[in-house]
Amino acid sequence: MVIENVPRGVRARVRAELTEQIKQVARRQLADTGSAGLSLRAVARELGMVSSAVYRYFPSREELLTALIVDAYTAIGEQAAASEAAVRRSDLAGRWLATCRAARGWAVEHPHEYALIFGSPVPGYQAPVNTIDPAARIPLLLLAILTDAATAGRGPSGPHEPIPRAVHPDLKRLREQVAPGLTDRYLARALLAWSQLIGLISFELFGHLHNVITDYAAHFDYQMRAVGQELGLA
Amino acid sequence: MVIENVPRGVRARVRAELTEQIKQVARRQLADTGSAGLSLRAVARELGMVSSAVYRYFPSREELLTALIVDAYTAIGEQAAASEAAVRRSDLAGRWLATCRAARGWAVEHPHEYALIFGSPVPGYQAPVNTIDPAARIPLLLLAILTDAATAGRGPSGPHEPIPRAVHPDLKRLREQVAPGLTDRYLARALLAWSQLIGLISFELFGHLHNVITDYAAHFDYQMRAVGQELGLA
DNA sequence: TGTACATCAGTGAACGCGCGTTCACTGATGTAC
DNA sequence: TGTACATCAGTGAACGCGCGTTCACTGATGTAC
Repeated sequence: MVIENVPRGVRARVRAELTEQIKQVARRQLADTGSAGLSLRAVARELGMVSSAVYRYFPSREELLTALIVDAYTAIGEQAAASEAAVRRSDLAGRWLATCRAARGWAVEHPHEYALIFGSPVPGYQAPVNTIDPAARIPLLLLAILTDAATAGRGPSGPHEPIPRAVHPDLKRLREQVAPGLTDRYLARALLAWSQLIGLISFELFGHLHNVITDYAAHFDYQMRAVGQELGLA
Repeated sequence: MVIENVPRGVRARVRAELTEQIKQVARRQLADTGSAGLSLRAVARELGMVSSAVYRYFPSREELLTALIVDAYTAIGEQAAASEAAVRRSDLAGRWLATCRAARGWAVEHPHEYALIFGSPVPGYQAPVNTIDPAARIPLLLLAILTDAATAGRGPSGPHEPIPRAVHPDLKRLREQVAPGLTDRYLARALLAWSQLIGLISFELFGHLHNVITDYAAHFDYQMRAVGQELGLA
């Protein structure tokens, strides 16, 4: 069995370290320039390398960007998963809130990496398939919570809007792929909750609550608690 | 009385036209490059001007960006306001849905301008004050609908989460400034609805519903209808 | 254990490109008398 | 109505800069016998 992340020789270890350093510097530079302005030359300069040397580690600017995107999805997903895992399984509302808080916490600490994955798409950049799995982490977490809720006899609260026929196949496919225990209505509500979570974080980080909300954390908590109630978790 | 938008001389009229053309070309180029890549030289080239000539119309790249941002906020706001105005006043849910559909419609037709205002902030760009008013258009529309709803004895549905003390002053200020007739709870619900609307549009346009939803319009309609119900409009 | 060879990291120069902004200028359009 | 002057739009060259990527190369590290 080959363990990819524990390289054998000295060369391989140094290589892994430098690869990590390049990404680290690149992440820092995202703050100054945004993803569109991320520059291999600037990264190399900061590391004291010649620009062409970076090509030993990443074959192109785009591949470096992809690595940063995958890392960002993984980091926010791991943080959310770890926080959620620390909550008592039967405390459904607590698990949802922990997930939300962890996601927001990571976003506030890494606003430029957050913007990289949840902001405007980079023009001309096509997300490769290997971003899909890390990107699905938080939604899957939410679906797991709702599945437990459904098992406990809970479900979305409030009145019922009929689900349009056109949306049915999508929800069916979704259920078959990732959440066999959920009704259409609950699945749709999950999608909305997921977009609410990211939507509210984006509103905060992208400045749309400027001069409106001052205590962002308290406001976020309140709103996500309310969403939790509407999800039938409380 | 001086009417600013109806210039007197030939020179002034030509000037206004060219200013408009520059913005139009710039808008088109946003699609290829994104806001960070918007280039005065490229715009000038496409118009058959020399690059320095553009400086007669916009003193810097940043001012051109600002103009595009203001225009985008204005356009999406106008479209939403026009659609909302066409609905019978007493049809509260219809007014909300018309607002949502118009916003999404504009966004789908102008995805890059939408990204300019609701995507990641442009690094190093500081939004000037004159973007505030146009940006407030849709939220004010929503508040007007909710004020009518409150007058008609309606209010947010579902259970009640206590509002944290830290959020109180913000809601109070908001009420005093823009919505004297709304309770804290209704105001907070309005903020969430506003972020839900933009959050869901962003999810669609930024690719987060890729491979999940196929009929975006139907799904959006359903979700915004549900939000309307939770707002107590149905 | 020692040696020959292959692999690899990093160098430095180069290619070809685009950018924002400034400036002195020409020539056309508007204005005041 | 005609003329002198001021205003303004657009030109073309220049400054100084940064970018991604390629390529032939040197020298160090690893590997096989």
